[in-house]
Amino acid sequence: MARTSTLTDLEAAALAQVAEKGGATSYAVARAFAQSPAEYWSGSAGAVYPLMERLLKRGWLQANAGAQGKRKRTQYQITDAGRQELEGWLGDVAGAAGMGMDPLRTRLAHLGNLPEAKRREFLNSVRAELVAQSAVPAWPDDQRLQALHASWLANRIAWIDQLERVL
Amino acid sequence: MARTSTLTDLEAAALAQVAEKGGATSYAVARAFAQSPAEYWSGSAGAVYPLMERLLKRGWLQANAGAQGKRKRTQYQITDAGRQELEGWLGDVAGAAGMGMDPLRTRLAHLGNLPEAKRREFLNSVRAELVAQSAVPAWPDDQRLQALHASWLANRIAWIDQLERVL
DNA sequence: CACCACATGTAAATGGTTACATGATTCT
DNA sequence: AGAATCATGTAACCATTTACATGTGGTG
Repeated sequence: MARTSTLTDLEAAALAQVAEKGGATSYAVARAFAQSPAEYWSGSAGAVYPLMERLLKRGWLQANAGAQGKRKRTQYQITDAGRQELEGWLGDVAGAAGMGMDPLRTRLAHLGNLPEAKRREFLNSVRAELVAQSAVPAWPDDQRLQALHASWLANRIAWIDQLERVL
Repeated sequence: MARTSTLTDLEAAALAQVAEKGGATSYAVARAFAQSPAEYWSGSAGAVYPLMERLLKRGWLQANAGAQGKRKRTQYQITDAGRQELEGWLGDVAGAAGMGMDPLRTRLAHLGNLPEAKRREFLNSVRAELVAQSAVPAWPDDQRLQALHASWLANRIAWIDQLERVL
């Protein structure tokens, strides 16, 4: 029942955005990525515009080509097939339980290459940076995402505090 | 003082491997990635062989071309410049405090697209999968990495347990 | 009108991926 | 000797990236 998804995570996130807003343009989707505190995706036009076309061609989005004005202005909406695909991706437990790409964890795995003093300093600095991030609401306009992000940060800080024993 | 690194995370991890083992072939580095439980990098030859060449050309690795037998068999070692570069990457606090790419977090952000019942089921399944992973030592041969990985898993499970309040 | 922010793309480069080819070594 | 496995690559493809080009609508 693995139902391994045919969507990249960026595609899935874009699809989810369209679903949640009940329709969006490529620009709106790109802007949302660009403004998110997650630095992993740039939210560049070069990524998003072709991506939306792909989703359209695969039948997961439909285009209400609202040619308002003279320039093309494509409003996308999710289709039933798209919703199904999205649910498949959301429910992909194996994918969700994967390790992903964690810049802190990757560094911790190789921290032995740093002298003891620098190791401590590094951990202290990262911890301080995370605390600083906690002080600034990342999504002032979305309470759920804000709460999720806050809990992620808090958990990360807790991890660092526990690490002393491991290192 | 940001010292933003010129290394990709894969390059840095490869460099660190060479440093820790006191020298390695491209094959050894690739195999290490392939065997790691982190699924994010495939550890494919197509990634690693060219990568090692890049690091060599930039002066961060040196090649002891032990032409043993008839086929090329290149043993790489880290240079002083490479060590410095690696330390720069390791100490990059801004990078380490970033969000990276977390397949669970990405899904949680869009879990509203799933009906309530499926949401619970999803969380339960992911939690169970993480618990299952905890039972199998991921690095039987490296106690430090094993401990780090175990603490990562434990922390992740704790996060899921706390999420009930957020969702 | 001039300018600037908003919006819609395209082009070239990058750093990965999978799949393939093939040489060398070890096992039966 | 033949087969399996270890090892070293290369080729084609892919989803991104950065940088650029350009149209459009509102504001001084």
